[in-house]
Amino acid sequence: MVQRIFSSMTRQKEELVPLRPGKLGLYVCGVTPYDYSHVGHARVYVVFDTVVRWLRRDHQVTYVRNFTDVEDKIIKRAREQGEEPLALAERFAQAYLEDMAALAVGRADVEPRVSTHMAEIIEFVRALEDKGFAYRVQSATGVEGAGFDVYFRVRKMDGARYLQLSGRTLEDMRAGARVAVDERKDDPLDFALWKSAKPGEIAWDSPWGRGRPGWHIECSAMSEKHLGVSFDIHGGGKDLLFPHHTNEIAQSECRHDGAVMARIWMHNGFVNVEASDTSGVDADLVEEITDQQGQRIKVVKMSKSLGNFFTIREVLARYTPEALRTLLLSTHYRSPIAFSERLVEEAERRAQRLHETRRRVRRYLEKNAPEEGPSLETVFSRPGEHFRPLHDFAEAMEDDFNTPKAFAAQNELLKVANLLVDGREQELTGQKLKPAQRARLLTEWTRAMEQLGAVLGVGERDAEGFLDEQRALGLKTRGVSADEVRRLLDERKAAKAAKDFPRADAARAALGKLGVEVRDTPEGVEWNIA
RNA sequence: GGUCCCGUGCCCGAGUGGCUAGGGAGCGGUCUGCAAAACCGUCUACGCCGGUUCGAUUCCGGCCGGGACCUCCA
Repeated sequence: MVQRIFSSMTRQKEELVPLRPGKLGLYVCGVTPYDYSHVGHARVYVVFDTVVRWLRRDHQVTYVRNFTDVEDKIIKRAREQGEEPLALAERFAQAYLEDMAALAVGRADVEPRVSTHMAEIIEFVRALEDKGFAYRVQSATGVEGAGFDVYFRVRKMDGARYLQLSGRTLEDMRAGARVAVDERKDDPLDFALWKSAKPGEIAWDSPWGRGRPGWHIECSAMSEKHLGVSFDIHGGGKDLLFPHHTNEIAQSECRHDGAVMARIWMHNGFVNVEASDTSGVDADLVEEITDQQGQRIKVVKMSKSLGNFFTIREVLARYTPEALRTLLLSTHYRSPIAFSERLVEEAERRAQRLHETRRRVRRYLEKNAPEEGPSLETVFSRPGEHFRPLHDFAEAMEDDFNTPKAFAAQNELLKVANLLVDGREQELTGQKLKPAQRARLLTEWTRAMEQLGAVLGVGERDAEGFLDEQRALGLKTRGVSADEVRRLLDERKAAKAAKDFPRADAARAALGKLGVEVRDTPEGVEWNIA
């Protein structure tokens, strides 16, 4: 197989050739834990979780995902809350891990923190200083004996290489400069490697006095420590292209005389959080704001109650994790996604279909034992149309992780499973099968679905549990009591038993008003949130 | 202002120089005490104007519209 990945560095799809055969080193920029994570964060880590799940099929992957637990925003927030910065960072790091676990995002192999890598960071800065890529300036804190700030000297590096990742030129940068220049820097493009501490700020001793690392240096130091000077893939959100990743490259490659830091740079697109649905809303009511994370969002005035949610936990209070994960993977990772209530609800319906089909299959297999027979591919292939969803799925993933296409393969599987369970495969194949043959096919189907689920992270858990959770969330969101639903279901059951169909229909109508849809099945009465 | 990206059917969303993914919603059908689910069918699209080509939604140019980055940001 040939794995192709779009690299932001070359702006084209590159063949993945591991530095060490069979092994892959992957570094993804983690969060700065100063608040709860939002759906934008969810996208990054769901995307790279899926990437890692896929790559692990053929490679021994070392996945590194850091926590930036020493950072200006943390210090500021900690001061506001009267909390120790590291304690606050740890608190939100744990919250992040909880959110990720809910979304079936696995732990990274290494989750390094800035606070525990200070020696490596200081050594890194010193090495750059030794090579003339860094210079110190007197601290601007105005405190006597405050030490130095250390900056990276961008001009000493090849300008084209410096900006290669960003796709810009030095002229573009200077022409577009919108930031007041710090007079102490040699060049406006120079960036901080080490920042002197103000009194009372969290700080570490260093050759430049008490201070803390600049924003970019930690990833250079930590990726090197855990993956080596050069590694295979470096990922993160598109917003990190410049300056963060640009500066990481500058630091790492200048320290190591031009050795390539990461061979492939992956960047995922944004999530644009919208109000529930601004279509049909008077344009004057739509307003663009910037939230506390700097996220630009459109909100509809006066409709906050309709659901202007941003954090992962707010979303998961109303929708299933699989719906969110489905939504986030339904668009190719490099394209932007609009996030709205309407779209999560659509994803919820898709997740529901997936699990209901899985449940039907499981029940069928409980009642029917398989016997030898033809495979899914032979039964469902038609002239000019090969039915080989696993092959299609692999092809999609190999082509720059095309998850929308992967879902298409999954949908093909759902369709044939439902045909088989209904005993209607003849409609598609012109061939009638015995139950035992169907059971054989559905056994094969189950294994195929497990393979897809293990990569996409949807359809892994037991279907019954998912559907229970989905119903519970639906009731909660609508403010409907489970007891009331239970009472009406009992009422309808009694009426049906008495063949009092008008009364049964009245109960159905009452349930319908609550948003509950009732379904009679051979297994008994089931219900869903419409 | 500079750089870059995008514009697909009611909606979301893949993709391709000719063979027209997939999903959600709507409608019709099969099934069902009623209904739902499921399956089948249907709505058959590629912003506009030129150019290249036997042929363009797909390549090139222009225009219109939307977005991102240049500053903290996943």
